[in-house]
Amino acid sequence: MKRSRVTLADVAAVAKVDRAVVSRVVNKDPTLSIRPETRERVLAAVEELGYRPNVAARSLRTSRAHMFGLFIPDFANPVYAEIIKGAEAEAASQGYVLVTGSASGAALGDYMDRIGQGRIDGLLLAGTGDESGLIAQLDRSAIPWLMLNNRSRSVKRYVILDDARAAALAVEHLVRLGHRRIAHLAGPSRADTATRRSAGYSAAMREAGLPEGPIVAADYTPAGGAAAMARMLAAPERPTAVFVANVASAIGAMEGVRAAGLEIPRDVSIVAVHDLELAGYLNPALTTVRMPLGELGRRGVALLAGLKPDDTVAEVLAGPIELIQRRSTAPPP
Amino acid sequence: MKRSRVTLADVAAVAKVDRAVVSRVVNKDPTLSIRPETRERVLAAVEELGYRPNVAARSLRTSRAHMFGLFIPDFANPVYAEIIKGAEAEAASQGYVLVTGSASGAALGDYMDRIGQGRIDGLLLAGTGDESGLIAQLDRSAIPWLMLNNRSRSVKRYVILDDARAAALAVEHLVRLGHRRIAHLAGPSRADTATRRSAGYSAAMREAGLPEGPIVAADYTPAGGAAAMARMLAAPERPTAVFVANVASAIGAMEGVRAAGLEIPRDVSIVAVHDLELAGYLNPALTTVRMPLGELGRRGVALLAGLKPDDTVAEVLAGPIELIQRRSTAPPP
DNA sequence: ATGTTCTGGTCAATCGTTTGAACGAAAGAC
DNA sequence: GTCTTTCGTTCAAACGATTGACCAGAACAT
Repeated sequence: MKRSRVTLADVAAVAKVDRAVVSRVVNKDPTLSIRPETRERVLAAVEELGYRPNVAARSLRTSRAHMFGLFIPDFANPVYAEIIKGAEAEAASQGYVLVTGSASGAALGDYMDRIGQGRIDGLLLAGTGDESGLIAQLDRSAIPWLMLNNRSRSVKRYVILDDARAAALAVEHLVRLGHRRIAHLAGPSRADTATRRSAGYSAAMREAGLPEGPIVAADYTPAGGAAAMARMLAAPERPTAVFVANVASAIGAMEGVRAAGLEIPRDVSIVAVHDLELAGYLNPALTTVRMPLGELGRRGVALLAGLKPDDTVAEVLAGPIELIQRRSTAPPP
Repeated sequence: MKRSRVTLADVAAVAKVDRAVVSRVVNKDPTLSIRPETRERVLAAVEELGYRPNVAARSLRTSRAHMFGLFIPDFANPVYAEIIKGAEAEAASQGYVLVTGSASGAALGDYMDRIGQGRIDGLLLAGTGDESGLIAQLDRSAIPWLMLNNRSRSVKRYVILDDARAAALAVEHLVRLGHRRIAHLAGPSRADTATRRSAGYSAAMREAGLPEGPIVAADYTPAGGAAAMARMLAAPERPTAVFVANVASAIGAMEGVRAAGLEIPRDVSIVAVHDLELAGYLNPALTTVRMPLGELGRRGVALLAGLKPDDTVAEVLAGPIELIQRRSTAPPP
């Protein structure tokens, strides 16, 4: 039984009050003074008719949509799943709906056009951003936005994690095991996280008094990791351990090690950034650095909720970063 | 420079025409007859001011939001990533925005309340549905909806894949390799896909004249798969091959085999449903059955776009289902 | 008795777009 | 020259909710 939609007026008629009263009751307007008996009548009518406010009308009037957008480059990357979950939870607790979309580059602009004006109250951009064009578009659109895990060259509007510290944790772990030739399988140079992790690697190596091993960049994908590892192992002086910038590329990197006829961790130790359930089930189980990705999503939404279009935000999220030791790291041969 | 929002009236003023003309030009109304010169003037004004229609006003008037919803149980399951991608692409090509949310059980109802009335034009429900309550809610809400990869007991509104055929492909592959004791690591019994794959397994075994090996159910997660495999290998008559209902549980199942001191594929062959890039990078690389998940998402949106609230849909998507042979299957010992 | 404050509401304008209807001017029919 | 069409455009009424302003009656103070 599909009843035609119920409006404020319908409820008002049943409850025998003005629409205004219904609206104020539904929204718990504190300035409303009302007899308890009347309020009951209104709530009963709402219940009886199954009234749900029409979002379009409401947001036309209030110019707030109670919806946030989140863009990620690719749903297939499970790292984003955690960010999404955190963001969704926080949005829900603030009464917002989160719309997550995947798009990058030019497609982002199209997406924004389809989103249109007034549909979302704020935007989160996660992941590698080829943003130049989009940011200009956003700045004219009067909606607050924020980059997640990524910084914009032009504007201070971001929340990031302490990637340098994550890298240090990984490198220190390898050093403690006795490794001295520690290579770095970095992320794509356009990704801000990659730069920060590489910087962290360099700093930690310097700190330990070790020379930087070979550094090879790769996309955050298994295929990228495999190819990069192949190149890395072809070099004359083979590393005994590799710090991989991302778990997805690490999965490929592990295959790259096997393809070279070597064994993990006997010949080469591997440690990667980002923990996933999956990491524990790889063969061998992958040692990782866990980052508070869910918290990142949460915090992004929380900030967005209180952000003015012109505010600046530059936050390094202080959350637990810890090494999860599994079986892919061991002392050098 | 954040300009306050631009409305039709602003554009109309600049172009020196009525708002109605601007609206009709923007929407390419075919009933409008207009001097080319005037149209030019309007388009120029739109461009100059950067006008974007206000979605709230538009959908209040037209009662269409140009937005679809898609619910999945969990973003962490990469199988859904493909469905989302397909659905998003199709939605985009029809000028719709897709809002993907994860929620299950009671949370789904809350989510629907936050979505409100009039925000979305249709809803796709993917994955294991504990839906009883939600479906009642949906049926009163006058919005068309559809289940993806999953059937509802009560209403004929679904698109599914040919899971029986996928199971048959997997089993036939094992039979061809010479296996006779083929076990089945099934999905959770509440999942419709699990039931269909199990049925396909049984039929294929009967077809091959083989007795059904042990059947153990597990959640579609690595942890579930590992536990189930442990139980399965504890049985007296060990299978030489296992057909796993889902790639996520297969990852755990592989670890379960190793934990039992056995080797894949020497002692046990493994084949699972759903291909992922990841599967090729496991150790050993996992043999899978590829299903057209992207197509499923695509088709779901396409159907939704032309669906009336009361239409019924019951479609088994005919798409390419193929076995991807890798290294986790081999002849029995 | 008169003025003031409070209680419990009602009125009506407004948000920005869409769209059926109307309308003045020009063109064509007879 | 008048009548009907057609063209190009304008008018104005919705859509459904929000919210500042207003108001009738009761209660209270002086």
